[in-house]
Amino acid sequence: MTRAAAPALKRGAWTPEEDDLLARAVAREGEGRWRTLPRRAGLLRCGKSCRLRWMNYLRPDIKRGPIAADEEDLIVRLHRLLGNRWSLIAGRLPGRTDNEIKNYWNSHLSKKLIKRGIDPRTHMPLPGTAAAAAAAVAPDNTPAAAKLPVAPPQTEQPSSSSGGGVGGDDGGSDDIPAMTGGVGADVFEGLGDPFCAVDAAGRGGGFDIGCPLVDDDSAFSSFLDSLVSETQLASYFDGFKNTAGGDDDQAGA
DNA sequence: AATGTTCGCAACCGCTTCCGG
DNA sequence: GCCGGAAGCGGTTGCGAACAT
Repeated sequence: MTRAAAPALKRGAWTPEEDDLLARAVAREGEGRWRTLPRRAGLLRCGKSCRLRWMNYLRPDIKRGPIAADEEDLIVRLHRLLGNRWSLIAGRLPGRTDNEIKNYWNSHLSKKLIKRGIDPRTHMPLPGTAAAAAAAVAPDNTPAAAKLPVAPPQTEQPSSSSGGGVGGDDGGSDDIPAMTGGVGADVFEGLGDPFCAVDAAGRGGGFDIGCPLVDDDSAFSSFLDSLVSETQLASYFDGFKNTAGGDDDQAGA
């Protein structure tokens, strides 16, 4: 029983001609309706593939070129905060795509962290490394980080729930409740070495600086924005402490 | 110079969530 | 409230380029 219609969909690398067709179709009709767009565009591709190609390559606002040091730093911070929510991370890096960040993480940053003795999944020191040793003897006069609770280890990345599950989301801000436990710790550790949560290792407990336990998107969003620079971050928490009194309330934002 | 290995990027796949009927 | 289609996300794979031997 041969299936009649439906010409086989093309797969593999995109040609410049296909790119052109797709770009023109999106320009004409806008993003969305990915299911039917390829047919209207005259493309033998599935909608998924078109969407991916557009999002990761053809979109006009995509920034090409190497990831800058500050971007890298921000990715590490955000990853510690959010885990593998690449789309969420990408949302904070204008012009960068989730796929690009994911690839960069897997091929560069995770190795970099391992080299430094940091587990790229948990951002905790790997056993038997200098970082771990440092964590073990963390002096009491270490900065804020030392007093912070450990972020919930991400070893249990909601891996299989992957996709929408975690994000369950779209590119917007989401999942806030799921991460509230770790926000404060992550962030303040971030004030030190962005790569390492050394001081936090094995510490638990009391911490009343007031994490941005936000329950609305804009507050969380502004919190994420504040991660862009340490200065902004510090002032963010300054403001938070002042306005919220370090309670579980949200950051006055 | 040729061959093998590693690396990085682009694309695909499967799953989950969202949304309209 | 349920169901099905569409969209979005993260994990994984494949392939070409770069590098090492």
